[in-house]
Amino acid sequence: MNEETAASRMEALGHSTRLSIYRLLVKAGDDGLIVGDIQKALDVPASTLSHHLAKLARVGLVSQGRRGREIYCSVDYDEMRALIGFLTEECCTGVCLEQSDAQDAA
Amino acid sequence: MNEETAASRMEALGHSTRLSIYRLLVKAGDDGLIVGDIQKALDVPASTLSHHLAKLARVGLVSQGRRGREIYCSVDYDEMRALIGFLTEECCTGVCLEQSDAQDAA
DNA sequence: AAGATATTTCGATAATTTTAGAAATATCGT
DNA sequence: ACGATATTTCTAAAATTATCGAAATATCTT
Repeated sequence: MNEETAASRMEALGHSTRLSIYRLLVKAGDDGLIVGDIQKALDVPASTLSHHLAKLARVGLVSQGRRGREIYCSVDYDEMRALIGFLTEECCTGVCLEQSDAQDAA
Repeated sequence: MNEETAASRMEALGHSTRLSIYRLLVKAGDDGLIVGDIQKALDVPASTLSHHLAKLARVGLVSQGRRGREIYCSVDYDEMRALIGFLTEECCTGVCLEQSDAQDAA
């Protein structure tokens, strides 16, 4: 994971609608959800939703696959794990894993 | 950590210049760096840099404190830890901590 | 107080992102 | 083939973000 990839993924998640979509897909589990279900759940116009999903897919956080007329969307956990790994190890050099003073005091 | 806060932090880190600033501050350690040093290291115009730092500070990822004419900037690890905790537990419900099939196979 | 240094705020422009209706594409059922 | 359903792409507008020089503010030194 390089800095550019990490930035693009955080940019994708750094939008409230897209973060909501992502969390909804996590809750949906491995089967994921079809675009129409996401639309009903979040009440976003179809074309707007399509753009947001495309962005999440483009950066690798979400996978899409057609089954008939419907397109199933699901979270790619490996890619999120890679992002969290970057933040924890490469970006923070592991320091953010250490217990904070605040936690110690509590 | 709520969804809105998490989104704002990822939005802040989802920009290559700001992510570079953040990583530079991590490398600098607890003392942090003054704005001028960041400017020299990354070669960004002063006013542009100021805006980026303000954004990182506004979302809580970076702390700033004046010492004389200089302003020291440093990473707030607790806040990054909180963000990573949100992504790991609340957003991914812990699933992204599990070993992936890809890892198992390797 | 005056001049030097560090940083921010102002102000304006350029660039990008977000939004969403309408049209197009893909697939299904009949 | 036709009509219905699912989703995307086109197109355009609105909104936001990014950029950065110049002016303003804050602090230091003398």
